[in-house]
Amino acid sequence: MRVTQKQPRAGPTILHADLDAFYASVEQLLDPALRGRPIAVGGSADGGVVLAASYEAKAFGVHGGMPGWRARRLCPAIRFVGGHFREYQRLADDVMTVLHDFTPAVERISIDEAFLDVSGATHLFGPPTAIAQALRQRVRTEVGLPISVGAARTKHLAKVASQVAKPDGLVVVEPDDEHEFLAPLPVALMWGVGPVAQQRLAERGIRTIGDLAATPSSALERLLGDAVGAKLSALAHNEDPRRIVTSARARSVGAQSALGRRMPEAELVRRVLTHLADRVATRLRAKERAGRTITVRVRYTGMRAVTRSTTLGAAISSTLSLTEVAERLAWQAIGDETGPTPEITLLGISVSNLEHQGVVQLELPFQPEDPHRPGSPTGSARWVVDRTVDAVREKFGRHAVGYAPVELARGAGVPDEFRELAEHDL
DNA sequence: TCTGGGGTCCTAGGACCC
DNA sequence: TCTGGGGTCCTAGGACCC
Repeated sequence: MRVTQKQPRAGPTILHADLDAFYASVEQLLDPALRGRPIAVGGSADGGVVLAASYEAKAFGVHGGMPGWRARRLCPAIRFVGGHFREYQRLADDVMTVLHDFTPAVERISIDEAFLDVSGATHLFGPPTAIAQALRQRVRTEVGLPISVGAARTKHLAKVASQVAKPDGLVVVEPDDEHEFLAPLPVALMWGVGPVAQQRLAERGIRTIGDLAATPSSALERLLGDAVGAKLSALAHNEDPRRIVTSARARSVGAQSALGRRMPEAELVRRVLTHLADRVATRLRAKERAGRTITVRVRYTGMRAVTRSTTLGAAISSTLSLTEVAERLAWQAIGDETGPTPEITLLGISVSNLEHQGVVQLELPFQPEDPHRPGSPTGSARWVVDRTVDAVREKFGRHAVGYAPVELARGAGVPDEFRELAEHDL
């Protein structure tokens, strides 16, 4: 029996709004002399990486994550500009405020990008296309930044549409046009297809999303793994069950620091890990959270990285405890190296398996002194030290007290303000 | 001369339990 | 003596995203 009544299909009520070349656009907004010119935020001709490139620079092949010297080689006229990190945060927040004027159903997925579900807003602001146009106009006039928007029935389609719309454009995919829209696009535009997957697909002659849709799910699962293959197959067929999630808490917190090339000397390792643990533990305590699993990452020359992790019986958030665990794990990793001790280029700490930890029960206040480390502070002493440091910083600023940051190689390391831009809500 | 820092999720093997 | 099957947690590595 055939179903004669056509199912009512939802319209393109999911919007994906994405600021164009965000950091670079802000710099061009702040300094009119930079407008229309190829610029890179971050990096320099002899060190560091480009954090963002203006469209004028992108035309030369420059992109975020690229070493500064390569950007200079591709585009000799490029100008490296220092970042106004505080302004990035402020302006991006202003944009999100504009988005919230249209609907509370906003899912911010990074500093410069968000999904909106406008299905409940059409009676106030008109159809999704009109909302998208109004939104772009308001961001342009009130904040001064170009923003691209994709509108479609699902998150995946909306995201692909906004990428196609860039720069400074709007693409609406009507439900009846979805297949026609997706089929000719390259697989790299899809969520979850990075360089490795792209390469593997290309080896099988799969280059477009249409090719992907024509490939059996089982074949994709063999090629890319069960989960990625199945998801990709579903997305290629326009099946995307994801809803807008307005608030999501982080599942892990971490900090890492590039070091240049350094021999892993005890003093260096201890100081870097102390600094990283301080950053991570402070964030945990500020949100009354703590974690049971501690992971340390050590990167060697040639980008080879190893991790060592341990899961504790109880969650921790004390700076000293985290430092001690991290130090043990780091030496475990370094000790596992065979042959001559290699130079290290990065150290990182991550804490996962997060739990709520209210101030009252914080840090096992009655934990006895560790018999293996006579003289080291007891649980209650750690608690007092941490709370005192937190309180002083709250009053006088982060650098009023605490652990001195480590001076690293030139070009390595970025300002704290930049790190904060990438932090997720704990 | 292979380059930042914040994250998420998946896989595979092993330990351990029932 | 050696055998099944399912489930959970942990660890290490890796792909991917912004």
